[in-house]
Parts: sequence; structure tokens; C-alpha cells
Amino acid sequence: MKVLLIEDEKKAVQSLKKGLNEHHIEVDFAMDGSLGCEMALANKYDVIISDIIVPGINGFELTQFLRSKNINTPVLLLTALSSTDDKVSGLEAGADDYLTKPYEFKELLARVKALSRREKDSVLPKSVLSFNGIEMNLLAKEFFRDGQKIELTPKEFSLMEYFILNQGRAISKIEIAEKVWDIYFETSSNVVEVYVNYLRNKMDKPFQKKLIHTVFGQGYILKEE
Amino acid sequence: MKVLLIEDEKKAVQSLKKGLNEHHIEVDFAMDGSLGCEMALANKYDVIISDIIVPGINGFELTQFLRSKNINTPVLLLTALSSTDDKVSGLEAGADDYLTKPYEFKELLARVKALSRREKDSVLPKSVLSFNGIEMNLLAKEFFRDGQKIELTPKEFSLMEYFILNQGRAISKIEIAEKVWDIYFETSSNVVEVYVNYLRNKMDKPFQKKLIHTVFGQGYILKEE
DNA sequence: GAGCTACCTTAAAATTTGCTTAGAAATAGA
DNA sequence: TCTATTTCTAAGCAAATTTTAAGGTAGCTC
Repeated sequence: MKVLLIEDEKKAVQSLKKGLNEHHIEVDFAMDGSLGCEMALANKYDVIISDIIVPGINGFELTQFLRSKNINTPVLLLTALSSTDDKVSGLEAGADDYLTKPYEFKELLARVKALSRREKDSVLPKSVLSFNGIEMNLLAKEFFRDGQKIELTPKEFSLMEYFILNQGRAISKIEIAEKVWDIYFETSSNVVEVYVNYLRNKMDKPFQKKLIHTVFGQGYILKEE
Repeated sequence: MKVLLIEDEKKAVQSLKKGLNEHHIEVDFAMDGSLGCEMALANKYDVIISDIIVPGINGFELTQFLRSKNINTPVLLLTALSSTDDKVSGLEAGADDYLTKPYEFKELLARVKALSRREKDSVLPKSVLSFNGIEMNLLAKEFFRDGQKIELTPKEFSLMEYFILNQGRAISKIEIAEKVWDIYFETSSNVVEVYVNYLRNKMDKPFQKKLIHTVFGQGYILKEE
């Protein structure tokens, strides 16, 4: 197991590192927040232990930042503050646990282990739509065709999702505008056509088998052949 | 064939997906219940395979929910529970079949196929109209005669749809103009005649048996002979 | 069969629909 | 703030559909 420790008090770092090492836990440490951030981005840790009050970015900000980067390593915030307010903001920021000083090392160790275990057990819920060599991961917003990853913009992704959910059915441009764009009563725009063109350029034209077909006067349909 | 798999254990998902794929069954999967629900609502599956114990909505609730939404896709519940009680509540909730772990993949496959077959036999919502060798897929806007695909323009398709919906009944040109063209009070146009001619050229003249007949002074009729 | 009307056929004009491109506007990140 | 990306608008072109119109054919009545 490997943890990242973000703490500016030299003494605390030394004792924690020593204690954790004795339990066969590897420890990287950073003595200011921004350095900690970089390290968390660059490496994969089982748990991040961070003091709330550190130079640079503080513990709350650190947590928010990591979550925004889709890094879901469990964060254990460590601090002298003990008011309910701080606990709430820590947890709202996406922290997973909270320990107020003074604490016993034994408890810290237990919580770190618990967090690491939790991470292993919890598989992020995934949902994947597939159709004829296409795979879409709705949560990760990833699109694959024949195993090859293709980058789609948010609108392109939504449009593709609507296609795949309505495979085999001709869907009109008006329906697409309503469902994907939330545009009603508007006839003058050609966004749908433009985006269908974008999608085709990315995920249909480079391939042999075309999947998005025009049904003249009716709309578009996602189907084989 | 396409199935939706709702299961939170990564390993189980992988092996089932692989196994089903090898038998040419497409698999969408969701790793929690509520996502599974959404997918089941948005998409049409032949069979839904769901673990009873999944995060979010459980298998019983899922089944009840779908039935309440009038989605009657067959549901196969999958679980470690084996008591009679659970079987009963599963079936009461509207599930179609029930398989307790551990099970052999062969058996699962057999049941999935059986469920899908059963569903196909039961009456589908009228997305396909047929008459004397004609098949019209109203969703995909496709027209077939004797298995051969024939491209129809939107107006031709609407006209044909009206014919097939009124098979065996003589329908006047005025009625057709009103129902298919939304034209009222107009006598000077011959669009209907022109379009009946277009239709005949495409789907009647190339075939032995004629289906659209003129009833002099009355209109047209779709019938055999 | 003449004359009338209804219907069929064809072609071209008018209209609609769709594709593509470039650039403007909006949005998000640094 | 400035920059890069995404989203939307607009316009020209191409193609398909729809409508009009006109001349020919077939069926009915007398």
C-alpha cells in the first residue's frame, strides 16, 4: 500500500512516516499543498492524508481539485479544527474521512486501512451502450469504435447517445433538436445537420461500414448496412 | 439478439458478456440498478438479466418499476438467494424466470434464448404493417415486397401506409387528399393520381399480383386478385 | 360509336431537403 | 484576461421530392 502525506510540520511527517512504514505502508510526502497536488496527479496512491492547514492549496481545495480531475483516491483530512462546520465543508469537498487532532496513531492507521479497502471494493458503477462495434461509456464519456477510441465533444456525445438509444428507428431532426438540444418550435437552425456531419466525420466516414443513414424527408437512422 | 445485464460484480459482467457475445448476443450492461432502469426505459432489449442484489434499485424493484411503465421485456433474475420465499417474490414482482447461483452458463444461455423466443411470439406493438407479401416498418420507414426492399419517398410511404391501414376498403381521392395531404376543398389538383401512379410503378407493376386497384368513380382499393 | 368524364402517364417547373464549409459567437481553461 | 475549444449561424450548392400541367387512354351513357 502506498499513501501520500501532505503535512507541513516536520515532526508530524517524521513520526507518521515512521509509524506507517512499520506497518509496511509506503509513504510519499509533500510539505505544501500545491506540490502535493502535483504528486497526486502524477502517481497513483491508495490513500491521501492531508492536513487542512498547509501552505499553498489547503486540504479542502486539494480535495475539490482532485475530484474535478476525476481522481477519486480516498482523502483523509487531518486537522486541529473540530467544529461541525469544518467537518461538513471537508466532506462536501469530497473528502472521505476526517480526523481531528489530537488523535491516536492506531486510529489513523485503522482509518487509512479502511479507506484503502473501501477503494478496492467499490467498483465505480459503469454503464456501457454498445451497437455494432460501437461502445459508449456513459459515465466516463468515452466512445470507441472497433476498439479504437474516438474523442467526441459533449454535444457530439449526447447526439450519439440518442442515436444508440434509438437504434433501428428513424428519428426526425425536430425530435433530435428537442431531445438533445432542448430546442422547441425552431425551424431555422441547422445545428442538427451540422452535428450529424461532425459525428459522421469522426465515427463513420473513416470506417468501412456506415451506421448513420439519412432517411430523406424523415430524419436519420442508426442501423447496420 | 440484445440483452441488458445489470450486475455489479465486475468479474461476473466480464465472463457473462464474453460468453453471450460468443453466441452472437449483444450485451449492454449497467453496474447499478437505477442506471439499469434508465437504460431499460430508453432502449429495447430482448431480455433483461439482473442480479437481485445490486446498488441502487434491486432486482425486485426494477422488475416492478418496469412493469408499471408497461415495459414487458422478459426479466431473468439472477441471485445467490435460493429460498422459496425469494423465488415467489421475484415472480410476483413480474419476473419471468429465476436462476440461483451457482449456475452453469449453458443453462443461463438456454433460458435467455427461451425468454427471447417467447417474447417474439407475443404480439409486438404495431411497428410493422403487413399485407399480402408487403411489409412496412413504420419505425425505420422501410418498405418490402416479397422480401425485396423498395425505396419510397415520404409521401409515397404515407400513401402506402394509408392504403394498408384501409385494406379491402375503397377509398376516395378526396379522402386520400384529406388524410395524406391535409388538403381540403381542392378539386383542381391531380396529385393523388400522380402518386398512385408512382406507387404502382414502384411496388405493383414489377410484380405479378397487382394489389392497388381502381374503382371507377369511387377511388382506389388495396386488395388481392 | 360519339361525346363526356374519369383516370393515367409523362415531363418539366417549383419547392423542399440535405450536405458542407467557413466564420462568428459563446464557453471553458489557463 | 487571453486562448483554445466548442457550439451555432449562415450561405451556397447539389440532389431529391412534390406539384403542376398537358396530352393521351379507358370506361360510361346515350
